[in-house]
Amino acid sequence: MSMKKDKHITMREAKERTGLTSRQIRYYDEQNLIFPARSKGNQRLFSESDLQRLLKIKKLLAAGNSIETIRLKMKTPQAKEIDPYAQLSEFEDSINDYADEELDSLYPVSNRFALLKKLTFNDHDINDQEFEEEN
DNA sequence: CTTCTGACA
DNA sequence: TGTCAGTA
Repeated sequence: MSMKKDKHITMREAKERTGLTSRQIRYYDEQNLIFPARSKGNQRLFSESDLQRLLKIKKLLAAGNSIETIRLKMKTPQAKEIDPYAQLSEFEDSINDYADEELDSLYPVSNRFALLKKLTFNDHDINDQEFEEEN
């Protein structure tokens, strides 16, 4: 049974889906942040994970991270499959990424990461308040 | 017409 | 990073 078909993504689609310029994408490739395959004509063939990485890179870059920092932070796709902790680390990163978003109400639980972090963050504050009220 | 590499106001 | 050149 085949998994998801690794449909080759062209540079054009990569640009459209990431909002990055071809110049930026090639530069990130040159910096070994992504590892797209190549066609016989030396054309870059991006995978779905490459697109995800590009979006991640765009986000980290906008957050003020350097290329070097991002390279260390994201490791290689290979390491993610082998190292179990890489996945946990990735999950923690996801929490930090999404938890910064505002959370007005607890009802629209569309952002579970924000909710999770908000709960863990206010945990001691809530206890302090309850402690004060009880005394 | 689009992508690729190398180079540079 | 943008962009121009010269290919493929």
